[in-house]
Amino acid sequence: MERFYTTTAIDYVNGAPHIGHAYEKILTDVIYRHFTQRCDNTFFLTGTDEHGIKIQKTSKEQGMSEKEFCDMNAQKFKDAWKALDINYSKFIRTTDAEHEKVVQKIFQKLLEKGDIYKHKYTGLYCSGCEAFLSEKDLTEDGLCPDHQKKPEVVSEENYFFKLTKYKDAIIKHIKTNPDFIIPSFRANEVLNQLENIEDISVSRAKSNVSWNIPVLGDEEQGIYVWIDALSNYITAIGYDPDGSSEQFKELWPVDVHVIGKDILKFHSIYWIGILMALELPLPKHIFAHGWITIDQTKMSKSLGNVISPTGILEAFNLEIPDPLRYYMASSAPCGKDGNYSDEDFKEKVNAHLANSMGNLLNRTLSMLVKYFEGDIKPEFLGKNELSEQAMETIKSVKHHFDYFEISEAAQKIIELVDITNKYVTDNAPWTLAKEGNMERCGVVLTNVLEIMCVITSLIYPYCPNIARMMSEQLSFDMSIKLDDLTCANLKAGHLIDKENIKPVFLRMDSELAANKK
RNA sequence: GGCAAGGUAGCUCAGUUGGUGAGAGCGCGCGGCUCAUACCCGCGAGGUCGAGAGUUCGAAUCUCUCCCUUGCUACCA
Repeated sequence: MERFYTTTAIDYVNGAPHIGHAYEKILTDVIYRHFTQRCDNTFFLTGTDEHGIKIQKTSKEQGMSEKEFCDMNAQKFKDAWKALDINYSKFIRTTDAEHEKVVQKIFQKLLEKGDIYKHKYTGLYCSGCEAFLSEKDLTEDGLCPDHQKKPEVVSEENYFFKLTKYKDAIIKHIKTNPDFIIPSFRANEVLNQLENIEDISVSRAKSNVSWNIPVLGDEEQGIYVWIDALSNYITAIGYDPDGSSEQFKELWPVDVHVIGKDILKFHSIYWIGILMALELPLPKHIFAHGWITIDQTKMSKSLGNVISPTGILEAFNLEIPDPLRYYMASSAPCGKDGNYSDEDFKEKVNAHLANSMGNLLNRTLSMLVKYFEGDIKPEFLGKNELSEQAMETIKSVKHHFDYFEISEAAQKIIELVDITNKYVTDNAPWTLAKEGNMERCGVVLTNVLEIMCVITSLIYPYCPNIARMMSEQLSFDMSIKLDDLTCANLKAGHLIDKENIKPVFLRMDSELAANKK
C-alpha cells in the first residue's frame, strides 16, 4: 500500500462542535495515523459545510453576515480539532472560492451531459429542513416532525439529478463489493432504500435561499447541498472537470469516507450516483460509525446533555487529549453506538493507559536504572521470548485496521501489554537481581523494553503524545513503518538516567496527578 | 406491518459449522509480590446464557411461538 486518502464528513457550522463531531474526527485521525505508519503518501481531509438556509437565518438572527458567522464557527471547529490533535492535511470550507468554482463546473458538466434537468415541482416545503416533505412525513397536525412547523405549499422549478439512471449500477456495485459499506449489515438498509429512490433536487430558488453557490448562467437558482457538500471530497484535492491536479490523480479514489450512520444514504447512493455521472472511480470503503450516547442517553440540545470535547479535557484538567482519544476510539465496536460517561472514561483510561501500559514502562526502566545504571549491555540483546506474541499483535492490529475495527485493534494492543506485565511478574527481575543472576535479569528487562517499543508504535495512532513520551524514554524512533517493525529496536549502551524516567500518563484520580495541578 | 440486528456474570461485551463442569475486560472481595503511577500477578463471585415448547444421545449455539430493545422501511389513520 503506497497511498492512503481518508475523509470525515464536513460539519455544518450552525453551532459549535460537540462530542459527536469529535468522535468522528478522532476515529478518522486514528485510522489516518495508523496508515501513515504503513504508507508513504497519505492525506486526511476534513472541513465544514457552510451554505444553506439555516446558516442564512441564524447569522441574521445573530446580526452578522453569513460569511462572518461561518468564519466564527469554522474557527471553533478548527480550535477543537487542534485541542484533540486531529492531524488533518487539509481543512476545506464549502465557501472556499476554489471549491465554489469547481462545484459550478461540476454542475455545468452534469447539466451538459443531461444528468441534470429542470423540472417544475409543487410540494410542501419546510424551510427548517430546507426540503420538500411528502404528506406522509408530517405529523397528525400537518407539521414537520423535526421543526414543528407547518410547511408551505410551494411551486418551484428546480434542477434535478437523474439518480434513477444510476440506480441499477449502484445496486450492482454494493452487491458485488461486500466491503464497500462498513459495517456490512448497513448495506442491506441501503439496498432497501435504493428500491424506492427517485431523482433528487439539486438546486433551490434564489428567492428562497440566497446563501449558496449560484448556478452558472441561471440567476434564479442556487446549488443545493448534495453537489455542493459531497463534492468537497474531490474539489479539496484538485478535481476539475477541465483537468484535475496531479494530487487528485494520485489520491483518488478515496480509501475510506468516515461518516455517521445518519448520512450513509447520501454517501452510498447520492454521492455514488454523482461520481458515476462524473465517470470517476468510486470510493473503496464507506465506513458508517454509530453514535456516542451520554450516560446511555441520546445527546440532544433539548435534553441539555450536549458535551463539548474541550469541556471534557478541561473538566479533568488534561493537558493532552490522548486519554479522550483512546477512550473514544476504543469504546464502541466497529459501526455500533458507543457510550460516554465520566465514570467509565476515568476507569478505562486509568486501567489501560496508566496502570497497565504506563506503569509497565515505568517499572521496567526503573529496574534498568536500579540494577544496571540505565545501561543495556550487549549480552542482554538477542532472542526475545515475547517476540512471537508481539509480531502476532502487529499483524492482528493491521488486520483490524484494514476493516476499520478500531476498538478491536486497541484491545489487541492492551492484551500485549497485559501479557508483558505478566512476563515481568513471572520472571521477577527484582528476585533475579537479589540472587545475583544479573544477566538473566538484564535479558528480561531488555525483552520487555523491546516490546515497549512495539507497543509505542501501535498505541501511537490513539495516543500520539503518550507514544512520543514513551519513545523518548526508550530512544525509539517512531517513524519506523509497521511493516519494518520487529523486536530488535534497542541498541547496547546507556539508555536512560533516573531523572529522565517520567510517568507517561498519571491516573486521573491519583494524588500525583492532583499535585501536578 | 415488513426486513434486519440484538437480549449471556454489577457494568461493557466474546462465544466459529450444536458436545469435556458457560468465558474476557472493568468494578468488587481475598491472597501474593514489592521493581513500579496505592501499581502488577493469582484466586473468587456460583449468571435458570429474554420466556416457553420442540428437534437431538447432547443446545447459549438449530426449529417454532411469545416478550422486550435498536435500526431501516411501509401502511392505516
